[in-house]
Amino acid sequence: MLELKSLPDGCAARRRTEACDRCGARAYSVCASLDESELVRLDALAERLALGSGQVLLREGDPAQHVFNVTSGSVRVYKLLPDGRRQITGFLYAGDFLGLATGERYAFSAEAMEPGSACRFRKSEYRALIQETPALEAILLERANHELAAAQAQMLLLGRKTALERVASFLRDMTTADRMRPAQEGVVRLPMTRGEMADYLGLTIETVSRVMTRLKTENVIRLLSLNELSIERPERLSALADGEA
Amino acid sequence: MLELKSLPDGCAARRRTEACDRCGARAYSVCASLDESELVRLDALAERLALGSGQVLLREGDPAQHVFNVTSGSVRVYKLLPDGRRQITGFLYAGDFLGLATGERYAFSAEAMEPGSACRFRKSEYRALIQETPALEAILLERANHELAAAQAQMLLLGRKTALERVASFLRDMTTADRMRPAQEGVVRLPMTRGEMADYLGLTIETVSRVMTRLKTENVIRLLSLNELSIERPERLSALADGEA
DNA sequence: CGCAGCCTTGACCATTATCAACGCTGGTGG
DNA sequence: CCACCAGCGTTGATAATGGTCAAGGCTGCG
Repeated sequence: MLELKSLPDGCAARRRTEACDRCGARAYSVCASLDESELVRLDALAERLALGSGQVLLREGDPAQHVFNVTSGSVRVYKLLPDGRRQITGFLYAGDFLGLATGERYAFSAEAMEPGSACRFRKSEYRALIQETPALEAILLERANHELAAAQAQMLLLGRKTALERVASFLRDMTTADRMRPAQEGVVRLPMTRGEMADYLGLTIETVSRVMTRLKTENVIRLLSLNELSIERPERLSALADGEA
Repeated sequence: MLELKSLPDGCAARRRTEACDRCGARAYSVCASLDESELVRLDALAERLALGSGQVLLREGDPAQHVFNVTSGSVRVYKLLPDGRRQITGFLYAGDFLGLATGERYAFSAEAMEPGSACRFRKSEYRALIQETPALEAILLERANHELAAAQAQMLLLGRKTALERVASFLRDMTTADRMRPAQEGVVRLPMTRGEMADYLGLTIETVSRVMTRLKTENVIRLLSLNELSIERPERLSALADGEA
């Protein structure tokens, strides 16, 4: 790796891309912001994981020893109440970070929703690398603030939107969520079940199902399969999402 | 300011504390992490604001030109739907930052809830300072991740808790929220109205009122005045907050 | 082909919102 | 100094949204 700089340009570029891919740097758009040696060090810390469907990445209350980066597939992040009620706080896709929050223990659980892969870093090593890499720290700060804005939008949804508005908001947001696997125009892939949608939107399975049926009846959406739909009237969907109808 | 280092120790310490106070550095616990020259530069960028009750600090959609730090009083942060429904996403107290999220425009509005004060920094200058001050960046990243964890807890509350559980959670959290003005043991100050509590908890004023009455009747809390109450049975309150009853 | 898991639909119910009236409190002006 | 008023909070009656319970249908896999 050390002679990387001295290789012909094309080769360096290729090696660079490989390094990005291996540790997930490309997926999380860090690639462009870091120089060669920083990428190599990041890569050296990465431990690759293959994820089965439903596999647990981390559990609320466990000692927070690792930081993850999703490199393919999708992941659900959630919190539970003692009686089993579940709130999914977010879905992660290729490129998303997980477990960055400081603290002794994880404040949430995370499981793969479909087969995929992730990178794992020991938190202590990762933090040391961050210390020495201001560019990485800046990226993480940017990400954290972006997530915070998304969390606020979700609070508005959970606290003040009707069931119809919630589902419409969710479907609208899904058109842009899965950054690494952009479906064709107007087509949305839903890697989660109705139950997961419900637990994300603060509703029950039945209510989600009823609202989907209604949107279908009103020709706002069309179901291609259970997990794929096309948005027939995007402007109408957006109006519903913002409570303008 | 430049000769600060050469002053006798006692004097430097005093000057340091003053600088902390002026720009809010002491309030946000940044004081201890920055060295003298960094504090002086932070202070030089700060513009002090006096806040009247209800005064608007920033409005959703406005160009995001400033970063704020609350130095006294309390602030509500909220998002609105077109028809006026409001979700308060957080309450800020002395020491809290506001407006750090990157982006062209603010994604939320913020208003003072009572007379107080704040510091304002031009975002461009602030970002430049951050770039040169890794310690400051680390603090902000830490804060952002902490806020993110709080936001996830609030999503669980809004999506899955009953009215009783929400109010109990809120009162429990309030015992530790206002860092700069810790009330005496078991006494909670509520700088917000019932309407603001309702908009924070995703309920109506009436429901909040009814639940408070119920908690009062069951001797879990005791109202000292409209804006101050004592928690008589903290363990019971906590059990209710987590849905263990 | 049959079963398991997920989804949909229907009937009924409960929690919380809505609408309405009344009470308290603090500030102001007669 | 007292009375009135405005704003906020409480309480009650009723309504509606979404939850619960139950039954049946689809689909993919063994």
